[in-house]
Amino acid sequence: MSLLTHLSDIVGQAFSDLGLPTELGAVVPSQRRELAQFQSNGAMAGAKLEARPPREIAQDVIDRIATHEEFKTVDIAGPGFINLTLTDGALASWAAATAADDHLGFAVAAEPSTVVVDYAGPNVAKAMHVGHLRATIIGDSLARLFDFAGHNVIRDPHFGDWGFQMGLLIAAVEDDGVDPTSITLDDLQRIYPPASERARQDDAFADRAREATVRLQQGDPGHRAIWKQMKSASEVSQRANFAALGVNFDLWYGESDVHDRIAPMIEAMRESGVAEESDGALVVRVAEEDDNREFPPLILQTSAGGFLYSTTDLATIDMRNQELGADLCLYVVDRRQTDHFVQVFRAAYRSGVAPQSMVLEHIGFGTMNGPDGKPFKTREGGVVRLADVIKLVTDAARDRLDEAHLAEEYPDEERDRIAALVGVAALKFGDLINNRASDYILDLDRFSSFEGKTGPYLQYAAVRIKSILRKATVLGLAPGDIIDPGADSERELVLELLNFPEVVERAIALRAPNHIAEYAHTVAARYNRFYDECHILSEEDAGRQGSWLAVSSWALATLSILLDHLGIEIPDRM
RNA sequence: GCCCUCGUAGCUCAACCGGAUAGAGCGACGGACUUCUAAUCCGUAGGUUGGGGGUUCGAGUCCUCCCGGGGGCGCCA
Repeated sequence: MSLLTHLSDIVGQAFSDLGLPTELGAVVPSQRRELAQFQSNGAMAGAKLEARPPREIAQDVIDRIATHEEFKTVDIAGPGFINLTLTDGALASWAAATAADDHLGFAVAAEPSTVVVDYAGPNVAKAMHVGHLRATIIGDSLARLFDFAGHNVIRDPHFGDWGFQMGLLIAAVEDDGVDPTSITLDDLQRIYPPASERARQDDAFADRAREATVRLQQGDPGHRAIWKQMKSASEVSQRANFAALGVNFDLWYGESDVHDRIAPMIEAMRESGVAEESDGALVVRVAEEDDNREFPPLILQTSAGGFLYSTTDLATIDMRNQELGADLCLYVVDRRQTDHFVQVFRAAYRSGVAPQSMVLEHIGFGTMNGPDGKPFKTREGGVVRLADVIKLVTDAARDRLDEAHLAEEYPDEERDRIAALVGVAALKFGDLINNRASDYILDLDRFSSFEGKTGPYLQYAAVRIKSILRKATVLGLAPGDIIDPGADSERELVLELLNFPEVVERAIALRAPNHIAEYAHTVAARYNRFYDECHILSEEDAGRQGSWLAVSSWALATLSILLDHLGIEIPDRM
């Protein structure tokens, strides 16, 4: 059990005894640390329910809990805040219990759900660029969090390989004259943007692309051969990017993998009357009565006979339900596609493709903009390749190692590995620290600066702890029992570490990795202050030294889990 | 035009679904390395949370209007 749950139970019981809702007793870390360690705000809400003065209710609650031996002080403040401070002894025993738990106080799900995380969404037509960074690492982080919480997580990149863009590429490749059997990603990169632009202006070309899409989807051998070559050329590059980021998937499905489900699905939808003809296309109406605006129907099949990503998305839901038994699907996709997912989810429930019990959720995120506040572009107007950004941060990390003369005894190969870990940490943290839903400005300088609130700052704190624990072992010292905190910085560290369960819970509930990132930074900062104030290895009191080693080890365990949730690895030295 | 979203310190961003005196980092200024890694630590300055009105004991957070940015709106993804 977590400390905050325990405290909430105590205060909640008091509220309940007074005839008020137990939930009013929720205890949270104090916002005024100089006044108390914890607070409960339920008395004010209770006052509303009972038409009694809040301070009076707070006093009644306090009368019932004040004698509890774990509390050092319990008092009223302001309009009716209940402020709580624990004895150092209580803190020490909660610290010991939490540190010994392999989930550090977090309660793992009693009944695991099957959770599909759909993220990254690499596209055959394009190399991954900085814009794909968010989808990839936010999704990866959420997958890691749900996994930690005890769920059965299935990660699927949902490769974009079946829509109109494929027909567009095939048509453009024919025009370009490049040999389709040896086509490379660079060819695709060169061909796609102008083709996409041309389709907008040249109706005849657009029709040809639509035709190619249909032929591909209907199994034309020539088209399938070109498609296969394009797809594998593209996948080589995507896999390299994922490897560099340390991101792995459980499945490697694309839109095309559900093609065989489309025909029967559409047939069933026709029969049930959910699907209907409109302007020559087959659509599903998704408007609902209390909409405050018009929702266009979802298009199942175009008038030319082709299938769009709406169609494959629906068929994918069918697959995730039938084959994977998914209880929850998280779609980590750009916020601009909100309307699309509203359409798809409504159509899925309306048609019965998704049972009502299956939860479909769009985890939208904001756009990554350049310093001018507009979508990020290079000076030449092109996109920045993800691989280039990774190289940039890795090189910067390597430079930093050299100029600071760090890890000099390590072989060059090992130093390169450290640089890669540090660079990627800077990149991931720099992104995940931002609120998922808001747009943000991509600042390459921030990604390649390793001071302050950055990924490397967190790694550095962890590395310091590792170093101390290593040296302690050499000196024959070992972590001992955690005793009463001997210094303010230590008490603050312990209090912070005890917040772990609720932070993880919140991050999962809000699907918000930035809460993990923020908390990890706070923990690292608390440790660094403790490190500065309390010199562990030279401490003469053996009991205190053993306790400090134990707290350090707990802090390392906490940081390790948090960084793992962010997809950041900790080197042994940096 | 309709709908969504954002506007917080010089800059980049937080703020645990309504709680106390709005927090970090960068940048600026001033300190701390013969001691466990200075990619660190300590301190100072910096705010009418775009603006007005409202609900509430209490509003950055909820409602409303205005201003400004971004996004979406039938066969692209």
